[in-house]
Amino acid sequence: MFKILVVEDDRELNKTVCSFLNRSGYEATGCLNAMDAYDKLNEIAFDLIVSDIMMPQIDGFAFAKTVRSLNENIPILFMTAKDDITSKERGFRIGVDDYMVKPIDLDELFLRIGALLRRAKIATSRRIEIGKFVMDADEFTAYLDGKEIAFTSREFNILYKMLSYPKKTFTRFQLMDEFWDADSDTAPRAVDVYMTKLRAKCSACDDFEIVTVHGLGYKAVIKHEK
Amino acid sequence: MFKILVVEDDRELNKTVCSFLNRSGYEATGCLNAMDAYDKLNEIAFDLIVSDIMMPQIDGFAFAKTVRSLNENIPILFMTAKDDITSKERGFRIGVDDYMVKPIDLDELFLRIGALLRRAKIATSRRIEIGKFVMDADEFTAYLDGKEIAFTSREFNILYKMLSYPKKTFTRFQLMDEFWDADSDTAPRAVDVYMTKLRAKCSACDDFEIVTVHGLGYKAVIKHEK
DNA sequence: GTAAATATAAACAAAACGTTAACAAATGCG
DNA sequence: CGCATTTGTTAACGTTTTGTTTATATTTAC
Repeated sequence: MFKILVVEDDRELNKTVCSFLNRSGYEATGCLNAMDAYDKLNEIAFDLIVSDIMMPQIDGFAFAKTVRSLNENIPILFMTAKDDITSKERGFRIGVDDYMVKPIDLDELFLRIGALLRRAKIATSRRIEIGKFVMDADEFTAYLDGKEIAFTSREFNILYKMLSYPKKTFTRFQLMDEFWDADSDTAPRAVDVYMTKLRAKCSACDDFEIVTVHGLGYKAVIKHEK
Repeated sequence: MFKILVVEDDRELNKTVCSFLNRSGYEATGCLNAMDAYDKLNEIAFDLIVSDIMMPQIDGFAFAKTVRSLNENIPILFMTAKDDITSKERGFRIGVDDYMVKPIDLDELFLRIGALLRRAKIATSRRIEIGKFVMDADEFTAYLDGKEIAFTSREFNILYKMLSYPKKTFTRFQLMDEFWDADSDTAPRAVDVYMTKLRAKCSACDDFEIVTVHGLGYKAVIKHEK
């Protein structure tokens, strides 16, 4: 399910938008100001941001600029009372993707969010993001909190597969079928060694865990916040 | 330069939009109906489409749907008199990216086009500049700090491709598919020799690096200063 | 408690890669 | 056309990286 962050200081509108999005099949989280939004962004990997411009302390422009500098990919939709072109220009130059003028037509908001997610997804389809851990299949690299973790290609492929199907148990046989040559006569215990290596390389990552399913095989389990 | 196709049956508006976009640094081509647009699309590789909805014979919905089925990536912006949500919904469901209601604010159109092109990650030019290293695909030349580096055409093409998709891993197969004759039976290791040559010729360049992805292929990684 | 399964480290084996140089093919030119 | 020059290919060998096995310790299930 797509996760959307709504930043809007008007409690009434914030609630209206969030509950509308939640009813529409998204998972919306509301924040009343930019500081709270930064905290939430560190906690949860959102897929899209809807933000007001006029807010106390940190305004939407400053907020969007910071977000863009940290993540150049996440779609941002501005929602504002200002209809003037200067304001729009400033927003678009920061890297905002869309702009809606209040009063917000919720149905249109829904449609515009759909279009942005569709477009953003084309660019991020071969990527797995779990908390601070990211695997990019095009780059063939993995990052934890922005820092690269070096995997051999087989390690990468195995982990990518397991994280693509979290909680699903893979038997040694299944993994060897997929990641070893068909005619390889490698002992199935070689898989154990890979699990040890993966665990060691991911030891600094709290976001998931490779769990042994005794007598069967292994699975990746995504940990949720405490 | 970005090429934009404008499909609008109102001659006046068509001309206004095209000349505005041409003055704004784009290369706009106008069409008065969908059939002409299909022809133009076959001729020229456009980067974005601006289309009216209400047009004689084939309307914007049908046009956008056909375009989308052929190319799921090209951004489409609808420009229409209809403000009703049903019409918008229909457009967005087809895969339209943005929607503007007439009368069109040209400055806003310009901003929205910019945002869509950025989001669609369409390459800005035929020139790559990475620090002091420059490749110009039109001139077919490369410079480091103003001094020309001589590449053979295959070397140039491979490097240009790799630098166009920084960090993306290319397998030997992919590279041979693209830069060798289809029926060539050259050994894949020939690619290694090219990488050695490229590395040697770019050894004075600190701005990027050709990285081996063991067991897979190669990628160009842009180095960032601290 | 015991046997089977798993974890881990380290030694060893295999595969992939980097580089060079010799040779072949294509290109340019008088 | 024939010669010189450039560009491309292959093969060989040393080096690096990755993969496998083995031995021993630890954990799990009953």
